[in-house]
Amino acid sequence: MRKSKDETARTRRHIVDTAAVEFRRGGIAGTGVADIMGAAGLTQGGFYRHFDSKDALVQESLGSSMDALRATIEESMTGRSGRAGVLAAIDDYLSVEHRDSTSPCPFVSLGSELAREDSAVRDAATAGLRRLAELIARQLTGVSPGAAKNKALVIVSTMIGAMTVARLVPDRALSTLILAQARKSLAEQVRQAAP
Amino acid sequence: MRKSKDETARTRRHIVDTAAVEFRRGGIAGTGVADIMGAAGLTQGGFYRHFDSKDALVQESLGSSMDALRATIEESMTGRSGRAGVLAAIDDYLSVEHRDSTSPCPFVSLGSELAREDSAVRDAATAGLRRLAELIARQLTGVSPGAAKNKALVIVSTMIGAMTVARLVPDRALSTLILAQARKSLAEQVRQAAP
DNA sequence: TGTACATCAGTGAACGCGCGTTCACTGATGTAC
DNA sequence: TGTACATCAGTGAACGCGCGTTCACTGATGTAC
Repeated sequence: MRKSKDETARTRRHIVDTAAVEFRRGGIAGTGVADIMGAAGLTQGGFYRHFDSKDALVQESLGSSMDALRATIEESMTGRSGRAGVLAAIDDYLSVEHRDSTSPCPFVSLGSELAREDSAVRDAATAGLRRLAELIARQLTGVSPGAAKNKALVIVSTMIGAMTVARLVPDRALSTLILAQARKSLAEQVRQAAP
Repeated sequence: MRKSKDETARTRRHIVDTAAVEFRRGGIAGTGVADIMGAAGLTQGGFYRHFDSKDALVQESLGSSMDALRATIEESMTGRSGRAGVLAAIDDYLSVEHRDSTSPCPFVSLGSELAREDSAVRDAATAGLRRLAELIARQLTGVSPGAAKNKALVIVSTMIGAMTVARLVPDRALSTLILAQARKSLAEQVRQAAP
């Protein structure tokens, strides 16, 4: 049953992308290798032809999740220049639809678990965080790059915190209120950020 | 080896409090019943004299964690009236010491895992969140109670988000910068909140 | 109040189960000539 | 280019291990008279 090099590479990418979604859905500890391989349409025995361990997959899949998140944010921003792009990204990120989906944001779906992973995984997460902050900082026009970066870190932290809380609160009214208030507060901060 | 009613009740509380710390340290999925009983100085066999299941303990221990967090926040606020109390609570919560400790805040240490727990657990978390927000809202003087509550929800979300991110970033400089920027931004928001 | 028995907190070992990982096997792909 | 053999992606079953949970047992506490 040997497969061609192309197909092998495609299978590998498919496993990584499937794992990214499954880990975000069920958590790292809560998602088994067999679950992932099953979701990818394969059997678990073949897993170790592609990866040394579950940990190796965790690390690679985090990269995939970060790419997915960045793509989502960039999509929200396309066609809007400067601060309007940031406002659109905030509105999409802090939307009820995002809350009720399998979040593309690993900081939300895996945040507390990531803090317990080894530094290779956490470094991958940090790289993703930096890129996110840069994406936002770039559009915070009218302030110095340093000030924009600092402001972007706060905006990203607030987005992650509000979505984390909104997702664990079962009371829909409160959860939706949290999202709305965070959007409102961030919108003010984006508009007012020291010129 | 039967123990007196008093001692039994004390043992039970001890297990709950120990579990609260252990779950926050190692996560819910990552901490076993035997780990907790061992940390409490007992053997795992006795666990089911006190609790129906690990899940039942998770729920009770979350209450203990929430009490610990509230006590921490109240301690930061004591002796400071109005907004000064909120500023002190923010500074203590977003401190490097808090980041480097076993956080008393279950939203930070268990955030993404809590979103996957059953509604009994999530209701307990929500009750704790409401009490936290009220604690802060009460000290946001000069605005309507509704506006204070809304502002408090954003403040709490930002605190949780910044600490979640700061704890998973291995780069100390970036991690500390995130905390500092969040403190600065929240301080401005607390001082400026519409009068 | 004192005595005899029932209760049950805690121990230590065992249970079944699911996990990450390994392995023998299959057969299509890659490679050497 | 064609052929013969080596490689290895994927399967399905098995492995050891740690988990949540159960259980027989012990002996101090609680209770009934």
